[in-house]
Amino acid sequence: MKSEKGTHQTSSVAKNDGGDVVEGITITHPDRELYPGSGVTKIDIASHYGLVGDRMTEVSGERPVSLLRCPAGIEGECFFQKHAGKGFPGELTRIDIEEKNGEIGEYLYATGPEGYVAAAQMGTIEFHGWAARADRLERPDRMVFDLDPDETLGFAETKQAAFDLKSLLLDIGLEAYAMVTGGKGIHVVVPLRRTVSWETLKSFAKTLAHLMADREPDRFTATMSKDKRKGKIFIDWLRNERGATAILPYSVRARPGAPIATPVTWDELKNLNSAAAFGLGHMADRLKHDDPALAVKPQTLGRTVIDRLEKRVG
DNA sequence: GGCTAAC
DNA sequence: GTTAGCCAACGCGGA
DNA sequence: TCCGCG
Ligand SMILES: [Mn+2]
Ligand SMILES: [Mn+2]
Repeated sequence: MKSEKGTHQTSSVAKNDGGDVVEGITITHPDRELYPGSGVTKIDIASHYGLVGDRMTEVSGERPVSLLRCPAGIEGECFFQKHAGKGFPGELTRIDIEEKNGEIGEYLYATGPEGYVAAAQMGTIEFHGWAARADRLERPDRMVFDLDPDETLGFAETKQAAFDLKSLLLDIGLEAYAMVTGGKGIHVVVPLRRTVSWETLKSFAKTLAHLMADREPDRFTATMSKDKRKGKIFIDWLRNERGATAILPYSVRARPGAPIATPVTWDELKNLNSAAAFGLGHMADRLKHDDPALAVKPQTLGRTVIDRLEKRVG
């Protein structure tokens, strides 16, 4: 998306001495091209997060995040950051989290648009979130299956996998929504009531992924190793672990064209021909409609559902 | 992008 | 004054 | 136990 100054079809951009101001945050080097070729600039990214920030907050809530930062653009050095560290803007809230090794790490989460915009000023492009919210870190609130197609496969096969997974989930009593990730994959997500442990969630997701793979070993695999994935779709269930993250809805991706991870209705998905179908210019319109991610209510990963899965495993 | 430690 | 380094990390599963 | 992986 080209950024003719002042024509962003995004949130309002004001001016001050240091640069442009979005959501009260000064964006330095607003015209720096972060995406050489497609002409997407830093102010485009910051304005995007100003625009979708409320929706992100509605959909994801206050969830610890890892940031993918590319201060010099996507062709420069990019790095992940999950700890707060010095000099990180106060618009992002800090929370102490005990890590597996027993140490305490200071993590970050956004409480509103300013958080996302402030991170964008720091060169953040992508936001990856935990499967739990900050106020109850030991009770995950979603289950995600990350469908990763081998590069020989097309989007049609990935879509079919998403629909098949959706059916299996419905069959055991769970409703899911879909999100195209902006890369090649699709996330199939089940919002959860916060009743179960990480252990229960992980084992459920693992069992279900292996059930899919056992039923159709030519199409699916539930193991990560590269050479078992040839020509297949890897059903990545490992996102359902304490500390693991998945790309957040409405995060921009640090890939050519600045695609955006976008929740879609199952009906919409039928007619899509790419997981990178959405970009900065699509968001204003999408925000006018109900969010597909919010249309699915949190469900209980309880005995009924677990028993039904066990029964199908045999 | 911004902080810190080292020249 | 300038610069180079830092900025995630953990469990899976194959070998 | 080590390594590649996300
Ligand atoms: Mn993926
Ligand atoms: Mn994956």
